Amino acid sequence: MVVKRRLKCCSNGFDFPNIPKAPRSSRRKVSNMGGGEFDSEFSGINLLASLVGKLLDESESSSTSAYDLLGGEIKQEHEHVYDHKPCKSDFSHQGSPATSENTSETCLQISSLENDCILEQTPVSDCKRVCGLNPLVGCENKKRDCDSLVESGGISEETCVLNVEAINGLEDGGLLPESVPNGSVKGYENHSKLVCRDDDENFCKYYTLSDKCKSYRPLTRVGNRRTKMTKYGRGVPRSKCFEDTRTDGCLKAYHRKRKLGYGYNSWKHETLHRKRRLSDKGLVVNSDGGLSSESVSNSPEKGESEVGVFSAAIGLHSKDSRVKFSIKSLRIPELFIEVPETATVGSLKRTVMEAVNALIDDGIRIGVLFQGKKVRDDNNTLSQTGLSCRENLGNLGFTLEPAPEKLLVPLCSESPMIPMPTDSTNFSERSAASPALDSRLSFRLQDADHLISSGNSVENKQELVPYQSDISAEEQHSSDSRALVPVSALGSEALAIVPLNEKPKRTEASQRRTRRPFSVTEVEALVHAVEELGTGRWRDVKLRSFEKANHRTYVDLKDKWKTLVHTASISPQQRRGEPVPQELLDRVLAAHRHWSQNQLEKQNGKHQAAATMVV
DNA sequence: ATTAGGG
DNA sequence: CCCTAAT
Repeated sequence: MVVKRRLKCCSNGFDFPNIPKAPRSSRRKVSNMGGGEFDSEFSGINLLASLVGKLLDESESSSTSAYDLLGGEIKQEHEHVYDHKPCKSDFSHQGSPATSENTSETCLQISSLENDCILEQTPVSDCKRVCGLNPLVGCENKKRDCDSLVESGGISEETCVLNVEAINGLEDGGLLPESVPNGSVKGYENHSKLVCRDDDENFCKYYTLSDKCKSYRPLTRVGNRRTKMTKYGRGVPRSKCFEDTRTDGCLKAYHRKRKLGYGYNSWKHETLHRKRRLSDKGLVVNSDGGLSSESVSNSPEKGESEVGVFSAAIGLHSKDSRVKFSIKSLRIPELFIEVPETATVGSLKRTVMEAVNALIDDGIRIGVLFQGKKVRDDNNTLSQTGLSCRENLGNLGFTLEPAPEKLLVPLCSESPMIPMPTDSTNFSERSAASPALDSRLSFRLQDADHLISSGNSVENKQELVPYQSDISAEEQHSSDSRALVPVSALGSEALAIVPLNEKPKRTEASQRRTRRPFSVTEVEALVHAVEELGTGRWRDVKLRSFEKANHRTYVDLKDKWKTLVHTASISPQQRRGEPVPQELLDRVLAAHRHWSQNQLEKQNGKHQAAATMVV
């Protein structure tokens, strides 16, 4: 699959080895966007410059500057413009000790990826599909993907540009993670941060890698889940839950990350942190109760919301004439990235890569705008849509949009209460943060749907609806039901169109459970039970020793035993978390030996019995 | 619904 | 802790 291949290519530290940089003109173009208003001291520039300087210091031999690395222009934004930006938390206003050099972070806003890609297609839907992911992920394979579409000589140079905007910096105390309780920031040094937000800004998702896992969900959901647990069982099977592409995407990104080698039980390092926007003022409540301020204001972006610089060559009048598109740039949903000053170039690369990957995994789709209106019917041909002559093509635009979430907004938009820890363990989990990992990522989607291409308003009889930045119920319905159209109704041509949302992904409601480490007491009980019952009767173990512990399923117990056995067999130095008394571990090993021996004998017995039967 | 094992 | 396959 295309995406996979790309990710693989890029997995080595976001290397785009063969990507020619964009021509200066191209880079500058974006940088000039609104840049003229800011003519004072460019603190943001300075910040980034210092970052670049440090980065270069770290790798003197490298001839690559961060500038080249990002292939983009640094856009200075006056401080007040982003005074309300989500990158900055309230903590910085509260005079928290965030001014330490170590905690200063650079927040980069990546607002667009540029590329040149010529498409030559006919049906609107095909066009969408081809554009799909290519502009997002590097360009080393873009040519391959577009080759069949590229007009000979149509493109002289391949480009891939990240336009980077320096948003905020040290000057006011650095940027703090939103979720740091008590203003403590020590554990967050040298971390990258990435926040992702839905286009409707209802949610912020905040992904970190640490030893904690928190997911915020309305209590009603928790209740539901609980009530659906059977006496010994686990929750509702995932497959029965609502699906959330975005979450899944982010999780996937982490799976990749984890595979880089965090060792045994690496899931322990995963944290998924979800924040809920509380008001239009941008208050965000973290699951630990912390507040941070975010802004909903996107005024700066609104003005320059042109999606795709777009040029089109005509097709003609005959039936099979081709329509050629050259997409100069596709604006991606904003990416906000924070990295510490001391970040290496490599980590910066990886951070951006993670952001882009997460963006893709979340499910991105392409929207087509024609004369400022969203073209909703994917099955119409271009000519049917009125896109067959030069003038009209000039009014065509593409948008990158987050994949629509299904059915979960109503579930979570009610009950804007401040989440309370479900038990005391949560706090201790949090405070026991292990800063083991050096990279925290998240990204935010913002206003992905607000991009409109300009054009004169020509009336069109085709199925165009006013373009709104909301994902209406109608659209959801239509897109969902479209997936249900019987094959026979689609026709052979349509069959070639791969639905973008073919594989349903994980949902909001099916968030990973919060981690609840076993106490020594619990371990004791578990060991005792296993000693008596053996390792193959987890239901009985649950019944015997964890009857009232509703949050411990027999699977949990089995898993815990697994880790106990592992823990017992490694050196004490390698153990983590609350230490388990050696005495218990010894019993674990003993019981493990005993019961596995037992199992062997059983099997042997069976085999022997079978053998004798045969004989 | 449980169990077993990989991720 | 999650996911799945196999009972």
